[in-house]
Amino acid sequence: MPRPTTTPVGAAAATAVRQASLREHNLALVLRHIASASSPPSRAALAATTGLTRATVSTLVDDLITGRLLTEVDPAPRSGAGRPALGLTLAGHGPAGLGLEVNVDYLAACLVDLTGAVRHRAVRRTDLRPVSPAETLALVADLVTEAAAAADRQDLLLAGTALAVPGLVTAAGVVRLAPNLGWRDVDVPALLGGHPVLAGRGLTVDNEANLAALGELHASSAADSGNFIYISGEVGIGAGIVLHNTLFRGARGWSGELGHVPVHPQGRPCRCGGRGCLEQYAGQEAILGGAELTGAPVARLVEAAERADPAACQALAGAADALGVAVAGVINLLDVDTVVLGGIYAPLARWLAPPVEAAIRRRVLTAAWSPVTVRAALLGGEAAVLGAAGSVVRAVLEQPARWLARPDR
Amino acid sequence: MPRPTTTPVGAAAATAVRQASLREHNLALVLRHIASASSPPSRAALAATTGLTRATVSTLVDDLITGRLLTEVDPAPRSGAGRPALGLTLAGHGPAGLGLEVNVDYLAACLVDLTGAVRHRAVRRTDLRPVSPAETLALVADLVTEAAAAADRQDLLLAGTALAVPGLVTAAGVVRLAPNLGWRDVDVPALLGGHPVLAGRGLTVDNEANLAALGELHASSAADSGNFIYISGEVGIGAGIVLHNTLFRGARGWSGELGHVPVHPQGRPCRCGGRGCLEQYAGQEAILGGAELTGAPVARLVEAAERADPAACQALAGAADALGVAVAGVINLLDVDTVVLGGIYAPLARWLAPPVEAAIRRRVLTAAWSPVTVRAALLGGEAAVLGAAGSVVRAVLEQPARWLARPDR
DNA sequence: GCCGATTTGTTTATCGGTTGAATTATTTTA
DNA sequence: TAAAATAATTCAACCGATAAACAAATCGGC
Repeated sequence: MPRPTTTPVGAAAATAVRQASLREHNLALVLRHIASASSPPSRAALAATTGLTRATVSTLVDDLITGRLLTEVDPAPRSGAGRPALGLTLAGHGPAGLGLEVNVDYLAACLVDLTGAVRHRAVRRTDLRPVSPAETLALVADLVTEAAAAADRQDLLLAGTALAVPGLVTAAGVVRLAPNLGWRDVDVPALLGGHPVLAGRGLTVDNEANLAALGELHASSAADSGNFIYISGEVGIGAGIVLHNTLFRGARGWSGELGHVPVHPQGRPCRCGGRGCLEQYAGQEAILGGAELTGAPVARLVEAAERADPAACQALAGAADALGVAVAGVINLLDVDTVVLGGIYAPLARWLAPPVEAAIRRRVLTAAWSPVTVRAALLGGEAAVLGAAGSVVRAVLEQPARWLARPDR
Repeated sequence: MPRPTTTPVGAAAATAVRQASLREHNLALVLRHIASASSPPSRAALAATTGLTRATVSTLVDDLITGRLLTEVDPAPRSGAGRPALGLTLAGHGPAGLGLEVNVDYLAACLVDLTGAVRHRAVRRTDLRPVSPAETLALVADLVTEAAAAADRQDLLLAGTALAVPGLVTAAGVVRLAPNLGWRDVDVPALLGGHPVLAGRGLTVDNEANLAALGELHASSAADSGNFIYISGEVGIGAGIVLHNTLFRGARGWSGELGHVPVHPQGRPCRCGGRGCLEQYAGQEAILGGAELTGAPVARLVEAAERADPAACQALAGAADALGVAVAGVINLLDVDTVVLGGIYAPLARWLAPPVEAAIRRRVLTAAWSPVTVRAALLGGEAAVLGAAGSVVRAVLEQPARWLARPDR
């Protein structure tokens, strides 16, 4: 009983398919199976699960091994007769992704290899609000050179770079608006793309919540259903929406502005020009202010909540209430099964998750037969950098042919 | 500067690709180009636009013609030298889609051919609330036999059937809940799938707003960007979300419950158990009640609004206000560029659209540089049936190979 | 009215990638 | 030590797309 299909037919996109595309697809298919397998599969096992012939799998695997995407590992201890199988795993000494993050009070970088292992990390804590975009990106460039050296030492090839920014980013990598950094129309590729390590190797710029959601997707992986909304609570509130294991970017790339969803239509005015935006009730400043901890670090709020401080509890209850309203709207609309609380919400999840869950049960029509879980993010403050690096790795895994064709490999 | 790709990698889906899939893809490619062309293209023109060879296009087109999906038309009056080209268009005498609709006070059916022309329509007006699901579907079965006869007379082949229902529908076609019809857990395929005309030929059941959105997508086609939210105002309020020319169904298939998005969190209790749901402020009953026209047809409200009746105007303003809040939330989240007002909102769009647009400008962060249009639906009350039939046609156009392989062709 | 230029559509040899069967390789079991 | 079992590779065959040559149908110039 198939549903009407949902592939676009209108704006005739898509291109012709030649036999080469066939190979591209099957390379990706094999790699995907290896990446998501619980233990290193053999060529024969891959043939069985993918539906390809053993012969075909062999040639595909050969290409992937010479491209340094796979390595053969010793046969797993087996039972029964027959020639032992060689296991195949993602190569630890192949391409790696460089993740970068610019945030209000720190810069971060990390290197992640194909297996998902973090091979290098670096953080610089500074208040970047008074620093100009160009100067900030010069500091980032230092992190890049450092990371490139680390990659070299560890026999890793830099496959690409992704930068997380707390703001709205165009598809071309221009930061349209990052209110808390004070950035407006900053052309990151122009300022950073000239770096010798980055040049020609692909630099992606994306919203911090989007990349953090990708990080969370990577981390949770097989367990979850791959449908969740990652809510990044910081000074502002962003959201990364993941549907069917895929980051959803919205029609024009500006999805997930959860902070400005109205929750009290006639309520407090917001700096965006609207009234009663979520940010005014559940943003970092609103919560800390309500808890009489304006300007304090979030850890202080956690302490206060732990000793059941009335102001803190009330502030958290208010935030949870507002969050519940916004999240209920989201779920009525998008029907995700999990809400991940990230950023400052992660350490506060103990107090936020239960009331938000209750609000969902109360306000979501379908909640009765398709329950929704609210939980803290698995990754802490590193979610965005890790997600950034992971997005590069993921791109290689999804389009191995593109990697194999690269001259600088 | 490519964004991180967004194809799923987690749950290893996708299957092996053999040369046959190649052909399937290219058949669809050619057909898509013909469907979206402004005038009947020649084989040579198709080769140029698709990137395939003229030879390949020829063989593909041959298959499509013998499958009754295409017909050759006389050469368009040309200029210049050379052998005149034969134009190719979608066949008017090939497969056709049957659309059905069950609603609170009527049943409807229609036949749409590949070109999008409506070849048959039928409507039965009755109050179906007191009628049992089985009896209702028996009435629908009559419409089906009638439509099948019409298809026969006009040399059309029934490719499939889609039924629109104002409620929540599972992927298997079971109506979980249709509050205004009084349906709960009605297994439509079991009750209707046995019909001789339908058996084995594919019966799809879907939410009315979803199919209406598809209808609207079909109707607007090339002009629009293919990103909109279709809001179906009836007793309840549903929404069909179209992103990149694709109907978005949500993680589990229950997206678009706009009627229960909270707009006044502490407001009126709703029958869903929540408080302040949009439906309580912009649903048909709320508006008519506010206009002191409880139970009257919507046309009366339009009249009242036209003579600037104060109660009517106030009711409409209140509804627009609530709609604006909900829609602003949607756009902050999904970033669509168009809002289509359907159902009872279509005739009321004159009064609703401007305030909703104003609310968006005020409340949506990105509205400044990516404007949003609010407009009335192009199709009237027939949107859902037409969309249902269109969804069948679309399925054939998207997967011609599947149609060509059908034994009953 | 004929001939070359031009464009369309088909034919034919070739190529690339997958398949299936046969072959080789390496282990366990009898 | 032989037989059975499983893994991986080799090779002819197949299928769909390609490129180039060829046939068909029109226009323009003389």
